[in-house]
Amino acid sequence: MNPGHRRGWAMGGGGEGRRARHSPLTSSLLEPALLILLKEQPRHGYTLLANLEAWGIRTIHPSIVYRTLREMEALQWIESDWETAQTQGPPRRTYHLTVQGEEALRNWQQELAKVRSLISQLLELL
Amino acid sequence: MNPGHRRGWAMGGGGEGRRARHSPLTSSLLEPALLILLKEQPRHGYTLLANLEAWGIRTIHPSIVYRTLREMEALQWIESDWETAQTQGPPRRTYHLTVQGEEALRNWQQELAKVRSLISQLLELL
DNA sequence: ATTGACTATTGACAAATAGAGAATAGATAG
DNA sequence: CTATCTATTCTCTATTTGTCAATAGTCAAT
Repeated sequence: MNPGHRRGWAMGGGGEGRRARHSPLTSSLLEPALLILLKEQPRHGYTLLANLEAWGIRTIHPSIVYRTLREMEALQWIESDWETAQTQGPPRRTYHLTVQGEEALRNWQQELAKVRSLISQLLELL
Repeated sequence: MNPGHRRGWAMGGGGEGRRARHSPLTSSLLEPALLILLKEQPRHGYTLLANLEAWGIRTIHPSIVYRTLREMEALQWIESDWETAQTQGPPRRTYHLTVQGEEALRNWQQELAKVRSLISQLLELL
């Protein structure tokens, strides 16, 4: 009855006590958003989390961000080292973009541009 | 090694003999795209398939489109009747938007606008 | 009548992805 | 010494996606 995830987001007149959810589109932007942030400078997961929030992406669960980072590392788009310096907490993993990550980002860039123009087309029809 | 689906789309320097794939973003646009087409006028799946192709969304498998339509019908965003008139093939199911579908579409409209501006922000950082 | 091409939709299965929550753990302020 | 903030990982389950095959009507040519 109450679809948990992507399909049927944009529900109408639904329950009152439901937490804010993000649309499928938002989660699709996570990967390029992280790459872009890491292109600017190396960062660690906790910071990236805050950066995403600052962009209004506050609905994505931390574990999903961390997982996505590990997956992108498996793809060799990013690499990480444990930060040796004193932190304000446990040791943290600093990610930075690789050459392959830069290429992936270029592909993402093209895709983002395409999608943006498709969205514009769609919105014009309304 | 070769991720089959969403994660790791935007692979760099990969295999030659690989079919074109769409990014996760593209599939996220399927739902609103269908709603928009159906708002304009009732259509059946096969036509919608062609409409999507005309928009450059040529990588989405027909069965996914049909499935999405059935799912949106389950959500009561759209309704369908079997077309009685003679067709150039087997009977076809004509979908039309419901009142709830119109509301879902309004929500989608806002989301599309938000996402478009987020994409613009992202692209500016590159 | 049979074949092939195009129209049209559905079903089932495997694989991938997402969501939530708990677990772990260091640092710091009170 | 404990509560809170920082920081990351793991596991379980639910949902979504991708793919392929199956079904089936129409039409044209043979």
